[in-house]
Amino acid sequence: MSPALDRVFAALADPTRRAILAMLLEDDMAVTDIAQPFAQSLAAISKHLGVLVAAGLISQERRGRIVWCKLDPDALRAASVWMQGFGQFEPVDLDDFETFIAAQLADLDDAATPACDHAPDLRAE
Amino acid sequence: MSPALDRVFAALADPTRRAILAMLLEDDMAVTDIAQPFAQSLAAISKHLGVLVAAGLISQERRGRIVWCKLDPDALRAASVWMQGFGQFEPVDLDDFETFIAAQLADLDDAATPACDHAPDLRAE
DNA sequence: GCCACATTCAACCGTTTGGTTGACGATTAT
DNA sequence: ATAATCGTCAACCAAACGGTTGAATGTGGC
Repeated sequence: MSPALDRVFAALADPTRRAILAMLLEDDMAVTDIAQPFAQSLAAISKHLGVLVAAGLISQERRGRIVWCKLDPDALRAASVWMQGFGQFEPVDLDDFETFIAAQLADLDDAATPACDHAPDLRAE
Repeated sequence: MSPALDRVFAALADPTRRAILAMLLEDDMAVTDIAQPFAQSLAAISKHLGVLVAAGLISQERRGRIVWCKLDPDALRAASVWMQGFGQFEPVDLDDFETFIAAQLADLDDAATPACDHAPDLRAE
């Protein structure tokens, strides 16, 4: 089968993990920093990161005692290619990108908000 | 959150369902015909189709006693747009499409082969 | 009317998933 | 040395998933 594709899509199916990817789109981050806005334990986030690593969507590099996570878009590109096969190869236009950004922020909102008693505002900038 | 996106990616995470989508790429099909090459019960395929419908990836239209399934690429396009956001908007070229087709056939192979004691050869055409 | 066919429903089962808590090994700071 | 911090591991839990079987429903053909 295509276990790689299985893992990529399964990884993308969780809003928390998509939100993590969106954060990493801005910059590389340490595990604790990634976990900070979420209303979940650090261990839970660590598991999510493990799923993303297994899917090839991010890579981790330990430097000292902190583990840096960076986006690794190759796996995502492969999955994107797969999907384009069904989309009649229409290019992505900027209108679509606007909706992409909107969905992105909504995702961050919903994945992170429950923890936002004292969380920073990721949405406004 | 983005339950729509959740459902789309979760639906795509299963090789059987991706294989079904690939079949429907060729033509609309009845449920029984879809189920035929798989080593799974009809009820299982019916469930898979339910997942695909819930994700908006296919639509079903009952005509007489048979239910026709057709591809509905809108949801897929939305997900594709989401993914392109991480892929730096690189256009899909034809080389990539070749690998897409290859993966497609491999998927069909692996999802369907277990049943192929007496199944037709979907791969050769 | 009756039988065969196409599809779904319902109940069940084992495995995976997403989360928790608490203990633990590394690393840095005091 | 000791303490605090970073991250993972292990055990556990409830819920969802992917599959099965068997009964039920709806439709078409004879």
